[in-house]
Amino acid sequence: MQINFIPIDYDYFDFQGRTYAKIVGRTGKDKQVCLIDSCDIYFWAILKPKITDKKIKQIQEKINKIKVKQASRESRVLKTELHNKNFLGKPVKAIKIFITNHKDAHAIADKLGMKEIDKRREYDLNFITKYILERKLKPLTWYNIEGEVLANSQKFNGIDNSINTDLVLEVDKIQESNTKKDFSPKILAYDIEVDELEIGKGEILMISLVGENLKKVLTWKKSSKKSYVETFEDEAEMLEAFIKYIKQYKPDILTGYFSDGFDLPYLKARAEKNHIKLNLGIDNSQPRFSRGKLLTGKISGIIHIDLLRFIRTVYSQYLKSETLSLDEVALELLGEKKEDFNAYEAIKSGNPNWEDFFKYNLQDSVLTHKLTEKLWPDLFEMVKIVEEPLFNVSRAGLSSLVESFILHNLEKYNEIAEKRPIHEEIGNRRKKRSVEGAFVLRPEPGLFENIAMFDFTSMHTSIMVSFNISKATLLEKKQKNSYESPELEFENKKKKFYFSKKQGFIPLLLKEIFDKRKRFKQEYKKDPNPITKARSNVFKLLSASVHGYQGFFGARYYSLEGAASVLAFVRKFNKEIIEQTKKAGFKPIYGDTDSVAVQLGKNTKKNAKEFLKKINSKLPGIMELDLEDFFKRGLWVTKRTGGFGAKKKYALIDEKNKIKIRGFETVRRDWCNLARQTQNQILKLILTTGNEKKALEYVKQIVKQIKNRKIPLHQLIIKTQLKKPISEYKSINPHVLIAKKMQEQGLPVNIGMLIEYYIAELETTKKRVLVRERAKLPTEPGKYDIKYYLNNQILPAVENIFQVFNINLKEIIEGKKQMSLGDF
DNA sequence: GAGCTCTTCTTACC
DNA sequence: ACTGGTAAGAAGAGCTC
Repeated sequence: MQINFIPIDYDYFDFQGRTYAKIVGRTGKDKQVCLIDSCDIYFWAILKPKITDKKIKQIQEKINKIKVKQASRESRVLKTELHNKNFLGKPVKAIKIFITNHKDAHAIADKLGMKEIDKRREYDLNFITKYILERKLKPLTWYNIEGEVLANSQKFNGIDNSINTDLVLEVDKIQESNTKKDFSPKILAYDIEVDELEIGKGEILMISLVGENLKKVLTWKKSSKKSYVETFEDEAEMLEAFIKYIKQYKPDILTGYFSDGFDLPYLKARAEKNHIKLNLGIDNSQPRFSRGKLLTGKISGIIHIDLLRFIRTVYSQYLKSETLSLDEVALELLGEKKEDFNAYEAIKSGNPNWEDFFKYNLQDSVLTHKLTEKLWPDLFEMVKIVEEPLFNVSRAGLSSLVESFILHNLEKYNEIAEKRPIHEEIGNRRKKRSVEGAFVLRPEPGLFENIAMFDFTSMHTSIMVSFNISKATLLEKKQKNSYESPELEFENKKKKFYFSKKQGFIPLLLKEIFDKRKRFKQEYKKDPNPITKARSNVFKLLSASVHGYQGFFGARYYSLEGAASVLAFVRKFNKEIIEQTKKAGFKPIYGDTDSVAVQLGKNTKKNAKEFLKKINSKLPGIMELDLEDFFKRGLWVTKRTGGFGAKKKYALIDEKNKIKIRGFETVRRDWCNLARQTQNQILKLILTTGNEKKALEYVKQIVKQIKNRKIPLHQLIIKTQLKKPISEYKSINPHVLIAKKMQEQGLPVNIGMLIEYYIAELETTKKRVLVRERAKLPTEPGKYDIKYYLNNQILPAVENIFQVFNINLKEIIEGKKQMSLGDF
């Protein structure tokens, strides 16, 4: 039988001691299909140089006899082959060792103690990755599959009887299809509401399910007039209905928001309590949880996506939201709000408004469903580009995305994959002192006009490509005709590193990323749509992560020497460009890592563009300096401590009057809204008018309002994130004390939560009172502390802005002096 | 307990 | 533990006198 097929979920199983892949996907006619397939399972023994053919034969014979007894199976070597391969860019002879069971690769590799064997590799790749590489059955790509239908077959212990797909097929032939068909997955979103947040401790009150033609709230608490609410006898019945609906709907994707850490484990726990099998899997298996630092829930045959995890690693950098709560993210990306309903209060009251509660529960799934659809192009493109299954990609960190991209592209270079560092190696790497980073030019404080901002295109990546920097191209010592890093400090010594001029495979891959980043950015500009945007973003992300990957202790292709060299080049080129701008008659104001802001001075915009052209004709390799934009005005301020310019803080206004604020309190979520909004307003007034007059009036107004207690409390709330368990804090800052207080009051306190408080006046005779002693929960009654908000929020936020105009705001606020230098 | 420096902590930038 | 380094700035900890 031949079918059209798109792989979605990958899994594997053991049968008679061998490993088989089980791939669930869809046909062109939208049937759900499960493929059973096998692939060669092997790893590599890389030989030392100059081993005779005779010796190699002997070694192969020895290896051929290796057997390993594990718990319930015996694993053995099937055969061996000798190949010419590359390892870290160098040609090697390597023995390809075929084995019966993937799980025993490590155990067999451990038996290869022969002194002629230099290294053993690829026994640590996971089976799914190997399978995709071996059979070239890439996720979310259309194929023509030929195979034998398994129907009531005795094969694989009658596996087809236990798998609930329309078809189970044992694969014969795989061929990539050249039809460019679209694929829209069936997405089902879910969300639960409970009466006790600790996993499994309370009961599940209701579950909402939202798909394309499905909107349900399942509950056992109360009947409802709403058509989408279905009421059951008890929690157990509700859970069974939940399972039934999922099985009926047959989603490709089951999606939740924080569902890895909450909804799915809770459902599992409650199902156990009620003696129900949560058999959501396509083979009736229950969700499996793996424990990393984060709990991860996998359902066989259905991709379980915890959208929060994808948003956190991949998408959060494009968001303005201050938290990644469903509420905020949905508002930003969809323009839709959650239902205005306090679930926690509702539960605590014991007598909630159930109709509102149902509506709220449904809305959460509606939003999760919409968000998943909205981010589908991003998920899809990422999967296509790194060639790992959706389940993994949706949870992967930046380093593993980069690494997957590398691993799936090694074949072009005939490369054997480097091993993953083991525990001890990770420890050693982490102990190393970090390498010196980028250069930041200290700005001259002031308000400047006619500014141009230049920046390098993907600077770190372009340096790695241009100077062939990678683990594999690093030379042990200086060689004729090699790339040489600038002098740098490494392990407390002055050093230079050298890199071969023979193109390495990693720099070549990075060039591919760099080129595509540029190409897809152009494509997006020409034709802005979700697909081109997603593609552009994936390469932007990969490009921005490769340097960090190289310096990451968990990386297979880790090279601290490489990372140090890249950064030395980054410093060198930024400083050089700053010098060049001076020579060309610009006045550099500020620069950070890959950028420099200059005053045009006597130069015109045309001169600026010519300057770029000239620079680019001289920059090495693929390095490129770009014009970020021209700005009408820009403001830099002094540090609060020390009378010189503050780095990483500036505000610019472009020619379309669009304001860009970096680093200022305005963009920091741990300042109260009043301070942030006041500062924002002042920056806006100064940048648009070019002087401080209106801004000063504005600030005086605000000060007056504070003094007259006219400011509503919500403007004064300070939010600080709790980053670790309360007991681990050495320093009890206000937010830690408030968190403690909340815990004592029985309020939910979780790591990662934003703790909210305000500073109130305290009746005391003590002269010195700590801030934390005055901190109160927003629900606690109290009078806000006028002095605190003036001196610790408003003043620090605006003081150094006015200092640029020689105005001493402190004196004005305190009313000691109405006139200052600026008034003359 | 005032005044100081150092450390801890959070959140930004690139 | 899950990309890296640089930086600002608040508030507490801990010291001296």
